[in-house]
Amino acid sequence: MTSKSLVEVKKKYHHGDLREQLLEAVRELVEQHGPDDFSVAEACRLAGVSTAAPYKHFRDRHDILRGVVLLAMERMRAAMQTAADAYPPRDPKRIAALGQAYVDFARAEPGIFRTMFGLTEGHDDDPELTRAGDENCSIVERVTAEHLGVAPDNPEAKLRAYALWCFVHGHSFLCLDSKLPREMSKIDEGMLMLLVGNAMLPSPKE
Amino acid sequence: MTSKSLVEVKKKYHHGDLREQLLEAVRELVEQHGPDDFSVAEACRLAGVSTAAPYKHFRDRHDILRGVVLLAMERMRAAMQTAADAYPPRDPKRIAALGQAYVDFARAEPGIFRTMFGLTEGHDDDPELTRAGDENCSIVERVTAEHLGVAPDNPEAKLRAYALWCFVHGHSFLCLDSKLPREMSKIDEGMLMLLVGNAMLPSPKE
DNA sequence: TACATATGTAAGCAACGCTAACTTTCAAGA
DNA sequence: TCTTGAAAGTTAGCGTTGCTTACATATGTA
Repeated sequence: MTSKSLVEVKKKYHHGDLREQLLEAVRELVEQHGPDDFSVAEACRLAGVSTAAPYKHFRDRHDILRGVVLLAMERMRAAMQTAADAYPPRDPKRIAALGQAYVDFARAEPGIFRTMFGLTEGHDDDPELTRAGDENCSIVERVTAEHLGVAPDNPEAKLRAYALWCFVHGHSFLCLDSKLPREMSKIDEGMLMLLVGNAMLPSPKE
Repeated sequence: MTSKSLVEVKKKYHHGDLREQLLEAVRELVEQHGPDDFSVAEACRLAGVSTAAPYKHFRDRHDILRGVVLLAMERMRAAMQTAADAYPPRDPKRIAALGQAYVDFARAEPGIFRTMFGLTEGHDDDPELTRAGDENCSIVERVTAEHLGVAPDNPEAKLRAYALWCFVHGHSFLCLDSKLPREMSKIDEGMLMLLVGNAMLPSPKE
C-alpha cells in the first residue's frame, strides 16, 4: 500500500519525496547545462511543483548544489570501493582498478564531476563536504597502505597515495577537457599500470 | 596627447577601452564570487557603463567568460615559459620550476583556475580555447623532450610529459580544495623533485 | 477530534540577461 | 571642410530567475 502506482501519484498536495526528486532533477540539469546554467525554476518544472517549494527543503540555490555534490561524492566513493574490492589486497590490479573507477566516474558524469571541484561560493569550508572529500581520499590511502603492507598512517604510503590521487585526478580532468593529445585518450589501463605499477609503487615487498 | 589623464577620462561617451576593462572587471568578480555568481551588470557598474554596453563587444555572458579564460591561459603560459627559462635545458630544476609555476598560478588565481576547467556551456569544442590549451600542453612536452634529449614528438617524452601534466594539474586542484592532508600543503619543491625528478623522469641519459 | 508542524501554493519584488531602437562619436573620402 | 557610415555608447523594456511573504492543506500525535 505504501508503493504508489504511477497513476495515483499525480496531484497529491504533499509530494512526499520532493527533496530527493529535486536533487535528481538538478543532477540531470547540471549534467546537461553545467553548474551555472541550471535553474531552480526548471528543476521545479521537472518535479511538477511550484517554484517556491524548494525553499522548504533547501536554504538557497547553492544549498541544492551542495546536496547534489554530496550525493555524487557518495556515489563516487561507492564506485571506488567496489572497484577495489574486486581484487585481493596486494594485487597491483587493485590499485589500478581504484584509479580507473575515478576516471570512469569523471567520464560518466562530467558535469557533476566538474561541479564537485568547482564549488567556491559559500562552501569553502563546509564540514560535510570536507568530510566527504576526506573519506574518498582515505580510501586511496588505505588501499595504498595495504598494497605496501604498512600501517595506514605510514608517511611513505601517504605520499604515494597522494601522488596516485593527483595523477588520477589530473588525468580525469584532462580527459574531460580533451586537452590531451587525441591518441592518448585510451591509456587508462596501460598508463595507470605503467605509472602506478612501476614508477609510483615500485614493489610492495622491497 | 594620446595619454589620458585620470581626470579627463571620465564622461567620455566613447569609453575607448571597454572591452579590456570589462574583461578585467569580470576577472576580479570571478575571483571574488566564483564563475556562476558573477553578474554582467555588476561588471558594468565597475566599468562605469550601462548594462547594455557589453553586448557591443561580446555575444553573451558566456562569451565574456570565454575571453577572461583566454587571457588567463595566456598569462599561465607566460608564467610557465618564464619559470622554465630560468634554468638551462637539461637541469632537472627546469622541469620542477615548470610544474611549480602551474601550481603557483592555481593558488594565486583559484577562481580563474577553476573557471578555466569548468567551462562546459557552449565551449565544448571552441577552436581558440582548444588551441590555447594545446599550446600550454606543448610547453610541457617540449621541455620534457629537451630534458630527455630526444625529439619533441618522441612518444616516450610525450608519455612522461603527460604524466607530469596530470600530476601537477591534480596537485593544483587538490591544493585548492584542501582535500589533501593539511601537513602536505607545502610539498611543492620536495615532492615535485621526488616524483618528477626520480620516478617520472629517472635519468635523462639512461 | 484538535492542533502543532510539515509541506505545499500564490503573488510579488528586485535583479539579471538580453534586445530593440535611438544617439553620439569617430574616421575616412569627396 | 562637409558628409556619411560604422562603431560604440544610451534608455527603455521584456521575460526569467531567485527568493520572500502570506496563506492553504495535509500529517502525526495527544
